[in-house]
Amino acid sequence: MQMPIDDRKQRVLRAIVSLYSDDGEPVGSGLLAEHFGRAVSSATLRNEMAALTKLGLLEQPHTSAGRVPSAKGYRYYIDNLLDTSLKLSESEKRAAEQAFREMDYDPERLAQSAARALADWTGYTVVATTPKSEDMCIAHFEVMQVGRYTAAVLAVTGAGGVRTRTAKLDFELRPGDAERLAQTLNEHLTFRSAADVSQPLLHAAAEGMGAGGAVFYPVISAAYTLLKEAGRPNVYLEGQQNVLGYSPQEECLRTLMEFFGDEEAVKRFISPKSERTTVLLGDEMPEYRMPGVCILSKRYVAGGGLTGAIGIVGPTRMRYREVIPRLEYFALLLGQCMSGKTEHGQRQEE
Amino acid sequence: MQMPIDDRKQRVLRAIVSLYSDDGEPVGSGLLAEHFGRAVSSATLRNEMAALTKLGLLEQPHTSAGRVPSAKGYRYYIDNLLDTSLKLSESEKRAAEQAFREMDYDPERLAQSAARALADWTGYTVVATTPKSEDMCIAHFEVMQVGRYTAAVLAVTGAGGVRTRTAKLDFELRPGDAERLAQTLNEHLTFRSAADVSQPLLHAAAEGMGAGGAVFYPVISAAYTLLKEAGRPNVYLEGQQNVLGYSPQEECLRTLMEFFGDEEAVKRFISPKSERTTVLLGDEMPEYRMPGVCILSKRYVAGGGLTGAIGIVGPTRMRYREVIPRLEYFALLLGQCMSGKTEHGQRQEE
DNA sequence: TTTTAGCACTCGGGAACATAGAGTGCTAAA
DNA sequence: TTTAGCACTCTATGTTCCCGAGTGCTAAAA
Repeated sequence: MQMPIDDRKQRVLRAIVSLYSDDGEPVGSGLLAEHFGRAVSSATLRNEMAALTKLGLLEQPHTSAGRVPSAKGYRYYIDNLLDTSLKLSESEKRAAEQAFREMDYDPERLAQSAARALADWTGYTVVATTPKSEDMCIAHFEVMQVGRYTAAVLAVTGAGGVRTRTAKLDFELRPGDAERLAQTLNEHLTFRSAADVSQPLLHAAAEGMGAGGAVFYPVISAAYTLLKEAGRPNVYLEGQQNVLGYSPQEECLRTLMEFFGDEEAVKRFISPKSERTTVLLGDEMPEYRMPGVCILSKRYVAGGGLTGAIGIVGPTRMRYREVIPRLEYFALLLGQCMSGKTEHGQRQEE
Repeated sequence: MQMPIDDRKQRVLRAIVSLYSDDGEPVGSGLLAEHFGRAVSSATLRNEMAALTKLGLLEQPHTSAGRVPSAKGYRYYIDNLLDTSLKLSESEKRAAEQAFREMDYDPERLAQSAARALADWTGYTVVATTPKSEDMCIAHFEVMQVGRYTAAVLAVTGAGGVRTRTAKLDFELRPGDAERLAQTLNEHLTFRSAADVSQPLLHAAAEGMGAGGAVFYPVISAAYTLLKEAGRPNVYLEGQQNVLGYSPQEECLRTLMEFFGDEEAVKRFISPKSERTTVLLGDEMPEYRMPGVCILSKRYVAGGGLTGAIGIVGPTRMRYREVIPRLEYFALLLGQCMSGKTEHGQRQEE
């Protein structure tokens, strides 16, 4: 995949990416010469640009327009020309830390708040998932009566998150029922992954609830659903209103909105394959082709094998040098807050 | 506000609203005559239309275009010409019931699922709030250890909803701590509205936790926050991607997206002032002026003084006669499911 | 061999203009 | 009170023309 491009061509490509990201106008040879301080003439640059176009790294909207980086050009830029050791300024770091300090500690809320803060900061759309691990299980169940016929089944996942599901029974609950149900669930269903739980096991649990266990089936079912969903991260999407600011054209906007509506797809594309920040171009997405759009994503690590992801959806012509460090710092802080490593106080409201 | 409009003018206005809702094109006198089966000539209708225009109920995009109902015209139509006893067909009712049967019972999830189902059904954007009552209080607290230093505080609201908040402590929790904390919270903070809870009371609760109560302050704080937020309904917004299908123009789209991003405003405008279905026109909204957009909202009643709201955001030129019955039936079913009046089974997954 | 000046060429976008058609308001007759 | 008839208005569409930006190519310069 490495392409033999001489040094000057690289500088030209980098310059075009930079100039294009400024105002979204195709870059002509004149402007480019200006950018290089007229050290070379526009004619020379025209030759270089023609060569880059032949290589497929640049393209022309039409004959008499300037050049625009192609998808392939962006890919090359991102893979080869982008400085990966980008750092955030101290003041920006402090601002981010301050934003996190004001968030609630709960993992669900934290993911959502972080997504919103990053969306506000960047002006793009941000997705964050709650953390999960490969073999997520339930550490503890609790059952609470929430109505005469209804019981809430609560589960604490290995990640420290709490999830709820409500079960409706055919008869009135009596005092003590909730405790007994919780105890049975804790005996049979904790510290097991969903795959380990068989139908007979569920039956055994139902039996353990006594009084003709079948009547408690809704509770078992709720608990089992919680277990199955424990490993499924929740997705929070914030800053959807920002699309209008960066979406290139009508057609793409439509696809983008549909993409946002498809939670599974969002989750899939935001989950990073590698440790590093991943940049996915909209042209490269099979199901949702969105030229002009890109998705940055970064894994965050919350300790104990728990990982989540946070990603930014924005224009291909975004200022990567500024946005990537922000994303990475947010991922770092998110991981730290989730694993409780930081001095992360409760929000003091009043 | 009653306007003296003779019978034929009413029929003309109704016809124009109907024809305009079909394809969004301004309605001319010719088309209108056709619609009336040529019982009257286009010239007569032109006179009527001119009169309605003078009354401000119709407007012309430009001289040689047809007429379009003005905001005032729509207001008149909705208040005076819309049959309020619109009913859904049996098959549509059954489809709606089926959709509800597949939803989870939990109030939060139920609100969200209902919003999504209605959004899919209508092709517009739907907002649903979780139910609340005026003096919402907490029926029961529970505390669960979710990490070495962290405890989840759970609260069951009077509505039967479960909410969570996580507290981080400065020291390691010991076995039995959680139970003691829960007991103290239940003693001091249940069945009280947020207004009844004073600072001294919180101190008393902290004392009740023993061992120099102050160290448990994060737990108290979390519980107090839950109490304060118990009466605050959550808002679920679904079908945001549908905006492109009904938003009239670029400018309005922008306002609409900003509106969707402002959760408080959405909540405010969706909360109905009356028992009946409310229709709010985008032109009538002070903060977010959105000509061409309207918001339908309907209260739902979940029993025990609990009310929530469900609303549809769509184009002013929507088919009210079809959409309103759907909204009302959804509100009815939502209330029934929340109050547990129906045979609402748990979802059987496998 | 590489760079540059010069120049003809291409193409998009805007202005100016013409035209067709939809729909109106008005008048006068039914 | 209704209607036919007609002049009028305004938009949308298409055509032509032209400007300017930017290119590719060629030939001279470095």
